[in-house]
Order: sequence, then C-alpha cells, then structure tokens
Amino acid sequence: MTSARSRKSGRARDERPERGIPEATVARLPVYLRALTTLSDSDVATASSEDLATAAGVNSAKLRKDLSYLGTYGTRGVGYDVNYLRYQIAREIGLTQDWSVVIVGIGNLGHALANYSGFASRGFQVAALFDVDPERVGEVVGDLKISALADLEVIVRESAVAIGVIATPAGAAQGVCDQLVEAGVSSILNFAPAVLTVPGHVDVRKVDLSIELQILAYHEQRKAHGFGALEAGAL
Amino acid sequence: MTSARSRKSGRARDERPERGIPEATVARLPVYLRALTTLSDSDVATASSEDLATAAGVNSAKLRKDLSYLGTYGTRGVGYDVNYLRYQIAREIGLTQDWSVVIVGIGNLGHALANYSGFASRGFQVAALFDVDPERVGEVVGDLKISALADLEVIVRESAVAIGVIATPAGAAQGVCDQLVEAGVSSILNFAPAVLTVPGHVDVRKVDLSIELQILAYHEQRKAHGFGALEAGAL
DNA sequence: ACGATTTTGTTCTCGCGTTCACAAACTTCT
DNA sequence: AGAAGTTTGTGAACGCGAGAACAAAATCGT
Ligand SMILES: NC(=O)c1ccc[n+]([C@@H]2O[C@H](COP(=O)([O-])OP(=O)(O)OC[C@H]3O[C@@H](n4cnc5c(N)ncnc54)[C@H](O)[C@@H]3O)[C@@H](O)[C@H]2O)c1
Ligand SMILES: NC(=O)c1ccc[n+]([C@@H]2O[C@H](COP(=O)([O-])OP(=O)(O)OC[C@H]3O[C@@H](n4cnc5c(N)ncnc54)[C@H](O)[C@@H]3O)[C@@H](O)[C@H]2O)c1
Repeated sequence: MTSARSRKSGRARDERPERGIPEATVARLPVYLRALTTLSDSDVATASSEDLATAAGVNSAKLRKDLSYLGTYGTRGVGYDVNYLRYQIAREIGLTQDWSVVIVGIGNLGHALANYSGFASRGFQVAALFDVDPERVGEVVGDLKISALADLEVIVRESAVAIGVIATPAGAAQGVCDQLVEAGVSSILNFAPAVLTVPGHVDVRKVDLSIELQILAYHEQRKAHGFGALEAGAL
Repeated sequence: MTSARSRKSGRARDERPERGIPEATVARLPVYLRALTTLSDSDVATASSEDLATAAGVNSAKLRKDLSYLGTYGTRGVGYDVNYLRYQIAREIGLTQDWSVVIVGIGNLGHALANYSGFASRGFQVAALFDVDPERVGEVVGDLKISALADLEVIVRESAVAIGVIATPAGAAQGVCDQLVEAGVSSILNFAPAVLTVPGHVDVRKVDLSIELQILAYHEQRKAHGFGALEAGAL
C-alpha cells in the first residue's frame, strides 16, 4: 500500500530509497558474498545469476530478486561483475568498515572462537576477551589476554564495541547480557541455551547447537518411521 | 525455448494426511522443551500457555498453535502439565531414544564440541571423533580417542550413526560430507562455511558464525545511519 | 544495421507462518 | 447446581517469502 515506487518513472522527489531489505534476503547476502569471494579468487570476472545461485546453493530467481533489493548491479545478457557486486554487497551489509567484537566466557567454546581466524578475515576484530573466573583472567589466548569482567564497561566503551558474543553457561547469560547492554553493546550473539531479554534497540541472535541436533533428530525419526509402514496407504 | 511448456502437474487428490509438523514449529519445540525442563526443575507442576510463552520468548498464541500440532495435551481453564507435556514433546522430536553422533575435524571447534556436555544430557551420544591429521589421530579428547578417517565407514555402520557433525576447514567439507553419506549418515550438521551438496534423503543444517555476525553488522549499520551521519570518531 | 541470443529485473501467484479473536471446556465460587 | 472466571484450541485474516514466467536490455554474429 505504501510502496509507491513500482513504476520505474524517475520520480526522485523526497522519496527515499527506503533501505529496508527483507530479513530473509539479509541472511543470504553473506552467502552470496562468500560465493563471490571464491569466484574472485579463481579469477572469474563475471558470473550469471545461474552461476552464482549454484555456488550459493539457492534458486537463481531468488538470487536475482535478492540482488534487486540492493540496486541494479547486473548487466542483462552478461551477468554480474564479480568484484563490483562483491563490493556492493559488502557495502550494503556494512563490511566496508571494521567491527569490534568482545567475547565473554572463555571456556571450551570461547577458546575456539577466540582462536578463529575467520573473524578478522571478514572484518570483525576481536577487541577483548572476558571471563569471571580469576584463574582464567590474564591467560593469553591467541594474541589477547583475558580481562576481568569488571573492566568490561571501560573496554567496551573505549573500543567502541558494537557486538558482544556470549559463551558463558546458560545461567550466567542474562547477567552478562545486561552488562553488555549497559556498556553500550547493541548487538549480541548468544551461544548459551537461554532466552535473553533485551531493550528494543538491541538485536540478539542465537546459535544453539542442541536445537540444531534436535531438529535433525526429528527428521531422522520421521525418515525411519514414515517410509517403513505407512507408505502404501494413501487416503 | 518452447512457449507452451507449462505442465501444471495437478497434484493428485489423494494427499496423505501426513503427520507433518511445520518446520517453523519443529524449530521451536526444543525451545519449549528447555523451558519446560527449567520449570520442572523448579518443581512447577502446571503452566499456562502464557507462562510457557514467556519462558520461551515467544507469543502465547504461537505457542498454543505449535502445541496443537502435536495433540491436545492441555486442559482448558488450567494449562499444561509440565512433565506430561515435556514427555510428549520429547517423544515427538525423537528424544526418547538416544542418537549416535560423530564429529569430523577435531581442531579448535571440534575440541570444544567433543568436550561439550550438553550433548549427552539431551540424548546425543558422541560415538567417535575423526581427523585427517596423523598427528591428531590417537589423541584423547574427553573420553574418546580420535580415529583415522579410514575407519569412518566401519565405525559409523557399527554404531548406527545417523548424525554427522562437520568441523573441518571449508575446503574439506564436501569431501567429508560425501564420506559420511557414503557410510550411511543421513543428517549432517555443518560448521564449515561451505555449501554442501547431498542426495535428497540427507538433511543438512548449517551453523555459520560469520553469517550471524554479518547479519548483526547489517542491522548495526542501519541503526547508526538512521540517527543521522555521526562522525566515525571513536575514542 | 539488425535480428538472434542471452540474461537480468520484475510481476504474479501461491503457500506458509504469524497473529487475532472467540467459542468450547474446565475450575472455582456462591 | 449454576454463574463467573480462566485458559485452551482453532478458524480466519493477513503479510512475507519462494518460485515460475516473461518483458526489457544488453551483446554477438552476419
Ligand atoms: N562447547 C560447545 O561445543 C558448546 C556447544 C553448544 C553450546 N555451548 C554453550 O556455550 C556456552 C559455553 O560452553 P563451554 O563449553 O565453553 O562452557 P565452559 O564451561 O567450558 O565455559 C564457560 C566459561 O564461562 C565463564 N563464565 C561463567 N560465568 C561467567 C560470567 N558470569 N561472566 C563471564 N564468564 C563467565 C566460565 O568461567 C568459563 O570459562 C554454554 O552455555 C554452552 O551451553 C557450548
Ligand atoms: N573455531 C571457530 O570458532 C569457528 C567458528 C565458526 C566456524 N568455524 C569453522 O569450523 C571449521 C573448523 O574450524 P577450526 O577453528 O576448528 O579449524 P581448525 O583448523 O582448528 O581445525 C580443523 C581440523 O580439521 C581437520 N581436517 C582437515 N581436513 C580434514 C579432512 N578432510 N577430514 C577430517 N579432518 C580434517 C584438521 O586436521 C583440523 O584438525 C572451519 O571450517 C571454520 O571455518 C570455526
């Protein structure tokens, strides 16, 4: 109802481009970015939507529609310039700037995350590591020293950290979350199996391994049950 | 090509009743299960949809609709019996049986996963660990010894492993995936940033940390722009 | 120059998922 | 027992996303 720019006549009045990209599309852009990077590394200069879609594991119509939300970056009859499109997606996602990240809870998982090189290569700088355990504070992981929780607020503010990663036990997650938010963090990635409550301006995403396994188990169970007995009976 | 090729394959009138639960619901059931477990541990006997929804971080109407796909397990005017509902959900997901899991690629992340106790407590038994690196084979992690990739097929078949976890570098993921599928694994959880191609009967779920961070970055960038262009001066 | 060919950008339709709203079903109070 | 109060289960409305299909725009061959 409100989108009054379906026609392509150049009405560039006060009509803002309205930067809203559908969530489902936002979630796929990083996948396209990865595919483009791979192609670029193989010295592929241009790629069709079909090529890209295959590399990204999606339908080509979906890919084209996704890209159309960003702008008109392709050339009909030719395809997309790999490096140009790569830049445009990166810009859209916000990867032309670096982001500072802190990780809280440096146990099994926290160590793995802190040692992961895939962060920096995508523009995410791990600015600090925190743990509540006095035994752990001071330990060096990667090229960082684990800091005490008490220093969280100062460090977060000084490094302009926008993203916090929670890798503590579930019971501590809400408390840590509150501290991060208090310190000014407005995006949180939560690995703890706990529901976090945050103010409206804060984004939370969760990664829950157990849930993933349970979803797989559900389908696995159905495969086992379904195709055994009641395959013959339709109706 | 041809113009009149629109074969509208009219779906047959049979349509089996198909005990299918919507995917979105399946993904939330584990969350409800967790909330119920927490309530049960607090000796709460019954809970209303409102209580449960709050604990699970969802809308109560959504929760009720989700549960209605499983059956009629609530009592109007009262709510749900916590332990009864917990059992019903567990049964539906397939958690009344144990599942064997193997992890391939015991590096930073693989170690964390192998040491994670949250698996066993939810009915997922880690049956074996694999790595291609001869230096790593034989190393003990948790209470398991890392096996050689060559033994994958035999071990998977002997332990009736249905679920495989891939924690190798991206370049090795497809190869490992093929080996797992070849050995009979039909559900895969992939941590490597790579698109996996599998036969139709195999389920793949991916966990991609970088994508999560990029999605957060996108929203973070939008928040910043919305309030007008502030200078980039941090510190 | 121009038609054949390729491939994008977009429209249209359909199905899924979310949410509202309310009758039905159960409990409690009088 | 009957009225009042609770809470479930679900029908219906609605919005979003997926995919098919196609017109528009670009290149290529002659
Ligand atoms: N390890 C895995 O593979 C894995 C997989 C899925 C989910 N998880 C989840 O990730 C989280 C971390 O798992 P883990 O295996 O690393 O656990 P862990 O016990 O090894 O590490 C937790 C760390 O958090 C620290 N901590 C506790 N309370 C804290 C607080 N208030 N502030 C700061 N630090 C605090 C502890 O000192 C410890 O170092 C858990 O919630 C777990 O359920 C882990
Ligand atoms: N560490 C993290 O926090 C993190 C976060 C997100 C994603 N990932 C992804 O998870 C994967 C593993 O990360 P990591 O940090 O543990 O890497 P890593 O290099 O520490 O470990 C990879 C392991 O896989 C083994 N391996 C390599 N090829 C193999 C093969 N063909 N078969 C079996 N094993 C093989 C290696 O020997 C090594 O032990 C990577 O794809 C990474 O991008 C890791």
